[in-house]
Amino acid sequence: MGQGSSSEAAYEAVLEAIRRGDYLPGARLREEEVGARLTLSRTPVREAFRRLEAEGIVEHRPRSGAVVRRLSQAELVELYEMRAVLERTAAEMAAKHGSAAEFDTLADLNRRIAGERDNPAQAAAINQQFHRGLYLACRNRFLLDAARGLNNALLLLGPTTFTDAERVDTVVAQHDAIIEALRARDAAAAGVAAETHL
Amino acid sequence: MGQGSSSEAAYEAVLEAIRRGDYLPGARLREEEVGARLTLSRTPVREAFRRLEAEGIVEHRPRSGAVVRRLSQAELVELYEMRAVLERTAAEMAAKHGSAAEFDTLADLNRRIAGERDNPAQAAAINQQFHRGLYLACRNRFLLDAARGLNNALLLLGPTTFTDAERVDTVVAQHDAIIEALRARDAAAAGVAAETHL
DNA sequence: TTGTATACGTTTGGATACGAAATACGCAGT
DNA sequence: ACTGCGTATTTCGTATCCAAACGTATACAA
Repeated sequence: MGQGSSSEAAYEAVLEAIRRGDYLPGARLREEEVGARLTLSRTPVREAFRRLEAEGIVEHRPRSGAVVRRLSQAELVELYEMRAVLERTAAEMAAKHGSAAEFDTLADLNRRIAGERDNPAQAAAINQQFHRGLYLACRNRFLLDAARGLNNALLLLGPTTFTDAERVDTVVAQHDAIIEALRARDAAAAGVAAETHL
Repeated sequence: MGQGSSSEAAYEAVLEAIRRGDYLPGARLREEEVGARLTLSRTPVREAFRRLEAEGIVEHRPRSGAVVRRLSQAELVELYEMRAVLERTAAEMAAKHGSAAEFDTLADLNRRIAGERDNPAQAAAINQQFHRGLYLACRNRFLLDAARGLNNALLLLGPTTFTDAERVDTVVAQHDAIIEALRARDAAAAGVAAETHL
């Protein structure tokens, strides 16, 4: 496995389990059960739960334990609203601080998304990388962290994939618009393009 | 003390200690020592450390323990940049979703800041409340969380207070500008006012 | 039948003890 | 002053233990 600590391993494992849909929102996470699955004692599992709690993935109910957070309709709206803001900001900052090489990498990723036009799951995976690349290019660790947290919260809504090939096309076109603005170092245009991309 | 769990108490206590300058950046946090200070065992202390780690306040070095994070010059710039973005966003959203009562509360707080003109420490404390009120008025839990995290990171730079009475005056004036824009429901103006306020 | 109270089992919260591994520190020698 | 070694300290994780609290099921009363 990884070379990290056990508690980190537990954190990753639980997150992955949630991502897989193994634990749905509202599901209870019992310390012993999770520990048994990973051949770990309760201690590192509890630490993992605390971290998940800090990131808002899990809710800690006083004497009842940890349950996968369930997002209300209002929170969902707020989540998307916040995500749009961060995406816009990332694009603006990337236009200022990003390197040409990074823009090339983004363009490359976008071509690969277009190539996986008929494979929605794979296209979605590369799409994640594209957005991650955008956040990396903006050169702001705090924005990166905030975006990572939001994305984790977003996976509470279930696996995200593209509905159809046509949807992929529009996304690729929007990505191209962003890249174009980045290369022109036009922060405002990049921000708008990223925000309309939603 | 509070009615929360011990690990939460440990979290608050360590945060408060850092705020007081008891632990400076680079300082080592030993589990036993902190536990002894709070009459707690290592278990809840470790959980508190994990949470502090998740929020970026503390760095976890593999077999060495937790040390208070030291911000590089570059990170400091990024931190302020991000803070400005969140502040602007909060003002924009507050202009849309905030209630008149909340704006009144902000105005009240601002008057109290002006009243503590000759007491920089107290003025700074109320100033914190003002900004927190702004984040609350924007009705976005995720923005609120992100701002809370940034503020915690900000306290790594030592106690924040006002340099002199004159500085208080300009801050109060800028707050007034924000409040005016909020009451006019002018999101753009509120955003700009909040950003210039820095 | 419905509602309330009580008793029980399960799970978390936390303390403590223990072993292993790795780091930090001090001390010697050059 | 620098290098190398040995010891001490500290963390990481396990295992066990106890108390408190929550949920559930059962028993009782209206």
